[in-house]
Amino acid sequence: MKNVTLKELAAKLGVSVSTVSRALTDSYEINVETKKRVQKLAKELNYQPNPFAAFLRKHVSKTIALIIPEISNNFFTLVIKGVETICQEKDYYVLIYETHEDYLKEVRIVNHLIGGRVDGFLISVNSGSDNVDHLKEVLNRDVKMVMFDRVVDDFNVSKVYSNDYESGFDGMSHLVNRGCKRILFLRAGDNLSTMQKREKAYFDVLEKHGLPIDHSLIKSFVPSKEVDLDDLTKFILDKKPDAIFCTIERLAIACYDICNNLGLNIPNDIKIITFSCLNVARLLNPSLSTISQPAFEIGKTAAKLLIDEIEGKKEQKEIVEVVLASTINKRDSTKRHL
Amino acid sequence: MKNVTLKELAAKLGVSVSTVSRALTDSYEINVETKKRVQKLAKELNYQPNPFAAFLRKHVSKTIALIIPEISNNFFTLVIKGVETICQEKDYYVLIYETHEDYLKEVRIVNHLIGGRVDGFLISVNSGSDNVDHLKEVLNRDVKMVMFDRVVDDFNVSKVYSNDYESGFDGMSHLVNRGCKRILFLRAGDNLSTMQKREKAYFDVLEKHGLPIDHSLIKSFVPSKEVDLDDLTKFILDKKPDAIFCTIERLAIACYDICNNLGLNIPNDIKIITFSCLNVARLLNPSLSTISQPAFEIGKTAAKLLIDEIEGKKEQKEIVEVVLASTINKRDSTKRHL
DNA sequence: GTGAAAGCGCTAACAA
DNA sequence: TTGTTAGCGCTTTCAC
Repeated sequence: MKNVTLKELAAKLGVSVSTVSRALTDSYEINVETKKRVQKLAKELNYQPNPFAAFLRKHVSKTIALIIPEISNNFFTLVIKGVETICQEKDYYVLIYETHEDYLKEVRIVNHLIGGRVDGFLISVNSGSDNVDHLKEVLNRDVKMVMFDRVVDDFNVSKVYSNDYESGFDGMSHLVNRGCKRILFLRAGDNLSTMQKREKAYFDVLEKHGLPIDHSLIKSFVPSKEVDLDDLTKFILDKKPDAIFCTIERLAIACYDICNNLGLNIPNDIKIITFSCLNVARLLNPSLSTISQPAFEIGKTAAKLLIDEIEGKKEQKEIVEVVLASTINKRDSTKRHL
Repeated sequence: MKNVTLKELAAKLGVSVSTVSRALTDSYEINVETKKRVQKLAKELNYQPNPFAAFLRKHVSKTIALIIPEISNNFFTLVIKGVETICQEKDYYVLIYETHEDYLKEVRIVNHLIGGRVDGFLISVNSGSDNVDHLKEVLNRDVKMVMFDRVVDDFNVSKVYSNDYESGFDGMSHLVNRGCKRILFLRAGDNLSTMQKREKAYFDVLEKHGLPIDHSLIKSFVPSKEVDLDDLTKFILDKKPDAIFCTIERLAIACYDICNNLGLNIPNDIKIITFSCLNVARLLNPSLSTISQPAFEIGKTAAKLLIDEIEGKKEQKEIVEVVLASTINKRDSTKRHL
């Protein structure tokens, strides 16, 4: 069976297509009786308007896209939840696109979207490249954009992110206050705005406490890629740190596995803290100290900003930057002595 | 700036719209020179075809939907990954919809989809209701459907799921072999196909080993809803089990928290095993024994089946049921004595 | 209060 | 090889 169309409804009812259309949008100019008849039949046949046709006329799809590096990541999972919460309220549909940290994939997705598939999109940029020409192109089009978490500086759009510098500073200070002096800094995605702030915090805390700054204690990883355990094991054995500051959860997990393999006790031999939204962090062995970003709130806020912009008047286009605070959870992995 | 259209390209080049259209689809009947000119300008202006308009003509959107109960669940996260892997290959777009276990939401989503937004969809049904009229309706439409994991019996569509009975049986046998006699069974979503199989396995193992069957040791929960810790704590204190068989990860997490609160040692006082795709299960305190469903494979297989059906001839519509095996990971939470 | 008709951007059958 | 035209399903202006 073909899907039911307005035309079919009209034929069956002996009225015109436009009457049916108006009746279904509950237009005031339609006779109550007609309206009832139309709505009754529409319900019976389970008429569903074709969103493509509607879009073509109205140029409004009531759909937004969410572009993220990867979905299997607690942070982004929570962001999605936040976005969906708002979109449910406002009656928008959400399309989720994954870039897998691939610059070219991001370009393709963004280009596809400016074709007019969505009214706007939220993006957390990939770590594959600094090139943002594809995003600049968006500014010229009818598609709205809001950036979150991994944002691009000097870009004239609204942004939502967390206080990476401050929370990184707190996390590092916590380690130093616990007596750590030789702290590894494991980065992921060197060119990301978030990463650079976390790194600055690392150096600033060391400096503030008069601790030696050793650039060889820093190691870079590719986000959303499997961690090379052998390589990291060698690095740890070589550097003999008393603590590790991880910028993403995956690195902390790898460190746990490695410490288990090496028979290193956390926190006695080595302390670990990480940026992470892992909800079972408290149940790990030992419980993991985390800096948790307000992912759910970030999603909600970004979605709100985007929808406001989509529905708002163009002239009042107002660029906003919202910074939300992370929470630091001090647990056993950074205890003084267990 | 408005988005670039075929018409604009045609005007700029002094050719007709259809020529441009054909040149861009690389039609053989277009002069090579013209083709080059068109493609050059299209690239310069970053022309992106409007997918809505294309769909309206072709009735093919190269898009499928994925309907799941919730996204923040490791199982579904992996399913998504599998689906995306296939869709990337075959050049399909994926739309993700969450039902949050809400029957009405599922009805709304399905109805929306049969309007023609997608070529087909994958669904893991919600636990809110046994009513499947909205799904029956799909069979009459031009939209294809494949069910996965939580499937509906006696429904004439392809299905992909895991061997819940067998793996449940193995999990339960493992507990019994470890000497457990008083085993709680924590269910989630009573009317789900998966749950019923897991429950049958529970009873069959008890029976096989001549252990007493006590229906009061079974407790139901609502999936994807916060677990009521007080309630579950009372239940555990009341029943004094020597093991808990959890049908979903969330319940196992709750049990860990409760045991910690009560000072019960896992596995000495109480053993725990659960269905779960949690990737840090091995790092928990104690490491958690799991039955892991092949989520990634399920997603891949389901997506393949769906796309085959979409692209295949109608006459050969072939209904398939694929059953994939789960893996059992025996860890410290079910050790004989730690 | 209702209908006729135009047009959104694209594809494809038919003409030239 | 290229142009003309109709039409996908819907909304909306204009006419009655």
